[in-house]
Amino acid sequence: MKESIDLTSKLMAQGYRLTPQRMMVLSAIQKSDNHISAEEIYAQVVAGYPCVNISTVYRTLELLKRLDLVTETDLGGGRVRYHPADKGHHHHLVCQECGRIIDLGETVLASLGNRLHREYGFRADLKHLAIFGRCADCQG
Amino acid sequence: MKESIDLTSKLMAQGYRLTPQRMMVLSAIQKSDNHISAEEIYAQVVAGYPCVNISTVYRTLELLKRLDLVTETDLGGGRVRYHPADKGHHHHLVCQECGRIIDLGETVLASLGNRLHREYGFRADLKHLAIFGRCADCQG
DNA sequence: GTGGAGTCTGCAAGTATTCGCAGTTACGAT
DNA sequence: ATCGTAACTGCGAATACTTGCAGACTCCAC
Repeated sequence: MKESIDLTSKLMAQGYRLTPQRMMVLSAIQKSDNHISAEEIYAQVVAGYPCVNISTVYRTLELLKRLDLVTETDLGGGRVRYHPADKGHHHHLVCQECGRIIDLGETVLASLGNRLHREYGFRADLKHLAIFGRCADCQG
Repeated sequence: MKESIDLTSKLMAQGYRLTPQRMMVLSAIQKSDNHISAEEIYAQVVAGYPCVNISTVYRTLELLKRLDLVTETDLGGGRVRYHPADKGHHHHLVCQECGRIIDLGETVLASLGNRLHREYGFRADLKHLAIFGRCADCQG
């Protein structure tokens, strides 16, 4: 696994350690092919290492987020989900009627990002964004 | 106050009642000129009517939201704020460095909304949206 | 190998919000 | 007037997450 070497150096460079807990959180995220919630990560970690605390999972997620190893998507109503950063960015259209989630290519919001930068000098973090509304099937 | 007559009929039309609690929640939102949190609404309501419960405030907010009397903006990290619907829609650029909130005109996202509808058949609810990133002063 | 500084973790308490329940209240029908 | 149904409320518990604290571990210098 060259990922973990890469990861170790990334952590070391900033004075952090690669603990078993952190490895397991990261591997849980890598294993899941779509977005995963903190609870689900916790469940997976506990399965292989029972004495970990949920707050450690949250703290690890925050750290990985800061290091740009995972990105977080707020799907509203307190449901936050995580995704490995190296699997590409994308956005979500969340239907508030049927709960369906439509993936949106990274490029769709690029022009918005440019405009915000031009007009407001604002560097928008458009890695993962959720936009709420109603999908084609739920209108009327 | 012709608002409350309007409100009463709006509620009645769907089988709801206009209770003192609901009036106070709505008036607290109307009084505040910018966005207000649920806690702040609760504090104002309790000041004039001490035996109201915080969960009633949340339930009322949900109802008013459904009736399009207030809109809600999720400023991330569980901080949700409310705003009367009749005072116009707008969006927010939230600086994650200094916490500054820049207001964005309603029109800036109109073209995005159109595009989502054209390409995905998705009716985006772009009444209040928060976009995270870094403001001009906090870059570098 | 000893000591110290700093990181990391588990625990328990706190925050913001939601939910189920049971009692109260209002309104329409009789 | 009174009865039934449905809305509404307060309460307390649950959820999802965050935070402060104290102890444990690691790395580095000596």
